[in-house]
Amino acid sequence: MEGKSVAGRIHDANHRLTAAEKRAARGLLGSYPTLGLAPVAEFAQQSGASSATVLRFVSQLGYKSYPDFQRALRDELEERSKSPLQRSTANAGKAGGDEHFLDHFVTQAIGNLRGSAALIPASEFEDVCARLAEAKGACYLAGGRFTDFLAGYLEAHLRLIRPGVRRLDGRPATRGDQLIDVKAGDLAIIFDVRRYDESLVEVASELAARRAHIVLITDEWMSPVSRFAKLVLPCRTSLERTWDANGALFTLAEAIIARTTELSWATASKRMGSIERG
Amino acid sequence: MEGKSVAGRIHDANHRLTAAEKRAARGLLGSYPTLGLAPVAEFAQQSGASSATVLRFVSQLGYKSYPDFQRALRDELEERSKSPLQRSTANAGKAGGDEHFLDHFVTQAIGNLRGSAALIPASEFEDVCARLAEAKGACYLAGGRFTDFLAGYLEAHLRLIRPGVRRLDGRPATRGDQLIDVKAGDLAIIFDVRRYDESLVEVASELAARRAHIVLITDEWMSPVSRFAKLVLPCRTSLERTWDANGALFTLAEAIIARTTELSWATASKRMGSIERG
DNA sequence: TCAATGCTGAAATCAAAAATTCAGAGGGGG
DNA sequence: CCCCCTCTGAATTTTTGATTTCAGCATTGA
Repeated sequence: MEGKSVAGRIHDANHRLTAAEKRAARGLLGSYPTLGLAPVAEFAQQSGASSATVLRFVSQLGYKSYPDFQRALRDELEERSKSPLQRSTANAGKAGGDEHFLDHFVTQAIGNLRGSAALIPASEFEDVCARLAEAKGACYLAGGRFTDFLAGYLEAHLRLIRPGVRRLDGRPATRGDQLIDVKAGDLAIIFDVRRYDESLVEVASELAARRAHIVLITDEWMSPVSRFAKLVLPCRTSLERTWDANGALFTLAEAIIARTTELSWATASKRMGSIERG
Repeated sequence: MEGKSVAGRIHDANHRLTAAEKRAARGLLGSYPTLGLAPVAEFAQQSGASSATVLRFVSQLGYKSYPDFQRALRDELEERSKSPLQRSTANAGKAGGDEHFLDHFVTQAIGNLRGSAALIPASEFEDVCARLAEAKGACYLAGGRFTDFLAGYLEAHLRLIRPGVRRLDGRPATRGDQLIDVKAGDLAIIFDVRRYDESLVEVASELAARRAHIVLITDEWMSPVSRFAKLVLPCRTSLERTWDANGALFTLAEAIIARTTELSWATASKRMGSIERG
C-alpha cells in the first residue's frame, strides 16, 4: 500500500468512493496530475465537488493529509521526468510482455482526443447537433469498411431521440432504393477514414445531387467525400502503428449524441420514455 | 512579459539575480518544475537558500505572489500535456451555443480512459492478446444492444489477422446453430454494459458449459456475465448525463487489435497481405 | 410512506504557509 | 583597516488554505 502510485490507489479505492468522491476522482484523472497540485478549493471547484469532499477523497486514498497527497504527486512527477521510459518498472509484477502497452496506447489515444477537440471548430459541432435536434426531414447515415460500425452506433442512439433515421448499407445493388426518398434539406452523416471507400464518394455525390446536407466525419487527411460536404469534422487518428486509431471519431459520435439529446431534451425524453415502455 | 514561460523568465532575469537568488534558480531548474510546486520552505531548504530569498527570487521573475508563481507552473504543465496541435483553434470560436461542450466532453472522456487504464491489470490485457495471437481454436464475439457495434468493429479487424473469427448475433432462433461448434478452449469475447442484456447471460452460460474461455469487456458496475468469465476487463464509462460513454471500451478494443497484431506479426502480416491482393 | 442511515457542502475553526521586518553578516571602496 | 551599503536569513506578523463540525438532504430499506 505504501509505495503505490496515486492513480493506482484511485483504482484500489474505487469501490469505496461515494458519488461526489468519484466526481473528484474523475476531475483529477481528467487533468492529471495538475489539478491535484492546486489548492483544495480549486480542485473542488474544477471537479464540481466541495472542498470537504475532496479532502475525504484524498483521505480514502490513504493519505493522511492534503499536503501529504500533494507530495506524493510531486514525487511521482519528479520520478517520471527522471527516467522517461523505465518509470513503471516499479509495479512490473509478473506478466512477461510489454507492461506499458496499454498505458502507452491510452496516452496516444488521449493525444488524439485532445488534438481532435482542437481541430474541430465549436461552431461546426454545434451546427451539426442543432440540425439533428431540429429533426426536420430525414437523417441518413453511412460509413466505410470499419467506420460502418461507428455509423451503426450513432444510428442506434439517434433512433431513440428522433424520427427519420436511416442507415445506408454498402451494397451497390440496393443503393438506388435507399436513396430514392432523399429530399432537399435532409441530413446525411458520413464516416470515412483513410483507405477511403470509393463507393462512399459515389453515395455522397448522389446525396449532394439530391440537395442533402452532408456532414463528413473523417480523419486528418480528409476523405475525398469532403468535396461534397457542407460540414467537415476532422479527427486525429494517427498512431505509430499498423493501424490508425478511430477512438476520436467514436468519442465525437458520443459527444454528438450527448449534445443532441441535451438540445432536444423536451421531445427526446418523451420519445425515449415511450420506447422504453413499448 | 505576461505570457512568458517560467524558465524563460529565469533566463531573462538572470543578470538581476543576487548570489542566493541564483542558488534558488539553479535549484528550480535542477528539478523543474516540481520544486516550484512545493511549499516555500521546502523549495528553500532543497535549494540551499532561505524562504525569504526564494520569495524575492519569485518576485524578481515578475510574479506578484508565490501562489501566483505556482499557478503559472501548473498551467505550463497542463499546457505541455495537451496535444501537438492545440489552443489556437480552441479559442477561435464564435458560435452562440455552449462553446465548451466538446472540450468538456473530451475532458471527461479522457478521465474515463485514464481511469480504465488504471482499472485494467496489465497482466489480464496481455493474457487476452496473447490468446488471440496464438490463434488456437475459434474466437467468438458478442455484444449487447449498443455494444454489438464494438463487437463488430473488433471482429472486422480480427478477421484480418487470424482465422476462426465468428460473431454471434442476437437472434435467439439461430443461437443453437451458432454455438453448436464451440469447443473447449475456444475463446469468446463478450461486450456488455449497463442495462445489461439478459440474453448475453444465457449465451455466456452456454459458452461456459462448452468450456469456452470467456473474456468480458464491461463497465465499472460489472455485467452479470462476469459470473462466467475467466477474464474481466472493466472500463470506466461514467458521465454526468443521460447516457454512459463507451469510448473507453472502444479504445480498449483498438488496443487489443494493435497489441494482437504486434504479437502475431509474423503470421498476421502475411495474412493481411494476401487479403489485400485477393 | 416513513424512519434511519449516510452523504454532502456551508460555515467555523485551526494550522500552516506566505509575506514582512530587521538585526547582523559579508564584501567592496575609500 | 574601517566604514557603508547591500544582501541574507531568523523571527514575527499576516494571510491563506486545510480541516472539522454540523445541519440538511438524499437515498435505502422496512
